Amino acid sequence: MDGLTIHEAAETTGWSPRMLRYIERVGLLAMRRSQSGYRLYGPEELQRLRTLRELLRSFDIGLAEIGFALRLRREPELGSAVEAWFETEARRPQDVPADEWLRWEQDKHQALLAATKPTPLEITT
Amino acid sequence: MDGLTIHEAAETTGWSPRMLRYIERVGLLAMRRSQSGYRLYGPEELQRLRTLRELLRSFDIGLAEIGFALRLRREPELGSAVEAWFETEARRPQDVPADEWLRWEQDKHQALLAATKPTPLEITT
DNA sequence: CAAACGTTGACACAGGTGTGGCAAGGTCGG
DNA sequence: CCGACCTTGCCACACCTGTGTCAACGTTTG
Repeated sequence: MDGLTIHEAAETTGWSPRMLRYIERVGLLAMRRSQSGYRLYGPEELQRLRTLRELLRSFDIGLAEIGFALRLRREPELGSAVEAWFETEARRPQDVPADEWLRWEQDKHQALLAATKPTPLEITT
Repeated sequence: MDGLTIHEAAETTGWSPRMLRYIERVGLLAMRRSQSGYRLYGPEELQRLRTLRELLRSFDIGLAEIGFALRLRREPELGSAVEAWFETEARRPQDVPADEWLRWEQDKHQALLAATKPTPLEITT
């Protein structure tokens, strides 16, 4: 049996066994299992767990935020849409002649809508 | 008085007045105010609010996630640290000779620690 | 085999999110 | 000036996050 058990892993990573299961439950880490279903923690997992802990602590964030960051990098449309929304903020109406920015705002919105609906009905039969 | 009042804005954006205040409270949008303190909504704000609504709806996310995305782009160290953590996952131990990846794991960790502590004691007197 | 440990599931509880509603008090428009 | 609307608090409530604990049941090991 290569790999530490959950209690051993808990001790060397600073998480509680409870939280190690929770981290897995929320989809951040999928642990290897023994044939009988026991979680097995190897050096890489241990290191990742320590790093994760430090990451959460030093920026005061939660597992949910890491989960969202994961979604951001896995769903490009989501990333683009969020970026688009922020970009809109960056550009202020003073930058453009009064009657231009309204159209520009509208265009931004169009772009975003396009991004949120990646393939509307393109089923490619 | 240029700009709609909160109830008018609510009607044209689909948010409730309650939520418009809440959105401001959590730091996503800082509304202009009239001299007496009334929130004023111009066309750009209205459009941004509609877009935001669509964004949350179509990806089923909350204001908190947008807030975190904002943090990600405002705090580069946070972004790097999260990226570093994900990168570690990308590289699997099969890719490297068994006794190399342990050192590599450790190096990754070092890099991350460096990122989380931008200027340890470098006060540049 | 019995003790120690693992697994999942449930109850619990504090704090955050997303809403609504109500109160007390200031503002605006006719 | 009065009614309609705005502002900020506070109460409320449901659901999610992060933890702990305990139960019921399977596994490993001395």
